[in-house]
Amino acid sequence: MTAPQTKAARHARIDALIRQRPVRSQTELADLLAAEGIQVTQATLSRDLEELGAVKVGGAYLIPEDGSRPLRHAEQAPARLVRLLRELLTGADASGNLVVLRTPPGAAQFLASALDRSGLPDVIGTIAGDDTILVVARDVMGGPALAEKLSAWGRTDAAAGPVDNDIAAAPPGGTQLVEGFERSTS
Amino acid sequence: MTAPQTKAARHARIDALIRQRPVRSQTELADLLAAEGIQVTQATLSRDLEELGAVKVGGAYLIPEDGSRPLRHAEQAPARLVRLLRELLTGADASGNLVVLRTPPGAAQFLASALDRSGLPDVIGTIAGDDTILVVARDVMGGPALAEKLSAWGRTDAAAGPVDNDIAAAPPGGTQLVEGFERSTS
DNA sequence: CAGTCTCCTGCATAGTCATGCAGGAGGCGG
DNA sequence: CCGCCTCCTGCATGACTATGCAGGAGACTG
Repeated sequence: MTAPQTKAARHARIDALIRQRPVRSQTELADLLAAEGIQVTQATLSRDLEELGAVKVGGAYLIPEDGSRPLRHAEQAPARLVRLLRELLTGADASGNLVVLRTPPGAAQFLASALDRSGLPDVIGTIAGDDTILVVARDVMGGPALAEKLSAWGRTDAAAGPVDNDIAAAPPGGTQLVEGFERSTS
Repeated sequence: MTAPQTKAARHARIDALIRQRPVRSQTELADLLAAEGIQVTQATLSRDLEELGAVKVGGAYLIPEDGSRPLRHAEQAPARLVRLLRELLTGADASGNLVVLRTPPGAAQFLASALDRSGLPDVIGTIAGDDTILVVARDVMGGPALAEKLSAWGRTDAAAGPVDNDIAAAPPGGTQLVEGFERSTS
């Protein structure tokens, strides 16, 4: 049989199985499915898992909760700045009116310069070291908000809001610079 | 030499590389590192990536910002940090959420890097000049306390603060001050 | 009904990753 | 100074995953 049941049905089973227990390999998954009467090969599962956006973490497969993330935007961000943030921003934290941004070694000066030139109203100035930038927010307690905004810009184009932390919540193809991977095979 | 450079230094490079561009395989990563003069095998990278908590998503590696990594580093960092502080810290002062550390000329960048990597929970970031380090404390008024703690660590060896006794488990690699990282785009 | 197209799958295999084992280096105590 | 212990790494190889190719099953058209 070429399509024992619908592909969608199988996907649902896979999704359920993966959430129920730690599945450590595609072969193991194939066995579990077989136990339910669904017989497929590892090759098919490889394709299925990719379509489901599953990722292997800590030796077991996980499926990101958010599914297809609709992109919404909160505020107009300078295109150039966003591009640089995505490329150079590796971390952000804040305290009071200060934001500490992390970059790859040597990139801090450059990114800080871009921040300065972008003329963000809530930024009154920056100081950069080698891989760290200190940003001073205008609001006395505006650090955390600013940090979140910048890291959101760096995360994707324009997704603000609370940071869902772990991998499980990371967009399948997206968080960092994973551009060239949205293969459109099919 | 069994450890050409510090494992930690290599981890930093890997981390940076992965964030800068899509790295699709450990072999590719090995090539990128080789281009920087760091030669390691795929086997070692496999171990490194696990220690860094990296996962493969959409065909490329990603490193979750939080995850379990800080825990691991927080475990063994203090030992190394204490050693460096004893050697390099010449003064400490604070105001509000800021701490100013003084070091011998040229050592600031290096000590700041060690501080960053030690993953202290009450430090959100540092910026270093030539002989001065600016440390931003997490607590809005936590500067003085942090300054005291750091200078205490620099003064004595153990018996200071919540340092786990793993001082004994000092990372062999960190002893030498050679780490050639902090080199910009090469 | 025959031809054609698209989708889905298995097979075989190339590609990629994980790990047992052994050796080298440095720290530590005697 | 010597032996012991721990950590780190490379090598070799087994485990696991991705993919080109080809065949079968509808769906659609003439």
